[in-house]
Amino acid sequence: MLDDLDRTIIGILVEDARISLKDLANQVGLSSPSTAERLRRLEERKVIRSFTVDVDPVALGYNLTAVVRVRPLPGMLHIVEKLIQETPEITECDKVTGDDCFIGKLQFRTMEQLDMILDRLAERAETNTSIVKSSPVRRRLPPLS
Amino acid sequence: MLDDLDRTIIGILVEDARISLKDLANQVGLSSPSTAERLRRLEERKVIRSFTVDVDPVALGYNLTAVVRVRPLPGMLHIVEKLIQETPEITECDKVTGDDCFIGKLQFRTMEQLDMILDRLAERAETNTSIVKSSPVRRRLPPLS
DNA sequence: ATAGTCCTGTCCAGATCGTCAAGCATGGTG
DNA sequence: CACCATGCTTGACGATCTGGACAGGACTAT
Repeated sequence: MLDDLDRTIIGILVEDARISLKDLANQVGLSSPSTAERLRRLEERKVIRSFTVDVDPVALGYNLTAVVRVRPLPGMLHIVEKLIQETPEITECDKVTGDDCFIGKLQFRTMEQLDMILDRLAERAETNTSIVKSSPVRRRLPPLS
Repeated sequence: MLDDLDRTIIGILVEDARISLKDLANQVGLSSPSTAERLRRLEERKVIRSFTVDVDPVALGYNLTAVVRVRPLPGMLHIVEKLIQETPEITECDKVTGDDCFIGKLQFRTMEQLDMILDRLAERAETNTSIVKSSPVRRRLPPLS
């Protein structure tokens, strides 16, 4: 399904998605056309979902991050899910097993803003909020093996 | 600090980091050299931390994801932090305020593997694990305004 | 065995792109 | 008013990408 060359390509692109095809080809030991073809197929197969940039939220003015656990009140699950999706400051959210139904990450600028966002949720769910103090593990890939 | 053109550039690159400089320049309404210069400075200022790819973990064989909350036993905080960093299946982890000290995301293939990883942590911390069922909000940027 | 086919690779050439230098417009400042 | 700094454009050249033609190896059916 995914051979060593594909894994090498992915490994390189995770570090630098804007590398030229030529340099990428040199590093994997193929010609550029074949590398281009592999790239095309990795995209086609949705192994690579997208090429993107990692932007520092602080540079956008979001100095604070919180992890919010959300447990909708009875009957409120779908409304709460929609509410979460429509809150743009929630930059990722998973639906999980266990007491909490959703766990999401929230980017914000001030405590007032956090308060406002949580207030909107509080009408329809119990929430539990933890402020992020640091990130011992910054987003990375699991082993490619 | 960051003007409209910069935000436009970021917005476009988040969607497609491999867009050619020329196309990017056309979309923002500048010449390629000025666009290249802005790009260079966005990187230099670390607004853009890196260009990367979004890889589907399932394509790498990681069919399952869990969110793990970790509360180290007394005196174990630093050891636990190190242990988390050295567990490659933990693909992100934040240190947070509140009862839990760490909240991390774990990619794994089988329940046996999950069990093994959690067992290692369990010697030094209480853990609380939620399996991810779906992701109502896939990683996105907060508003650029 | 061998012929056919598919897959994945290479090489080459025309088309496209990135980068550099030079020069112009704008706005702030002595 | 002159000067400088900043940020833009243009044009040219070298580098890169892309599509087509072709080669070799693995698999299959005759």
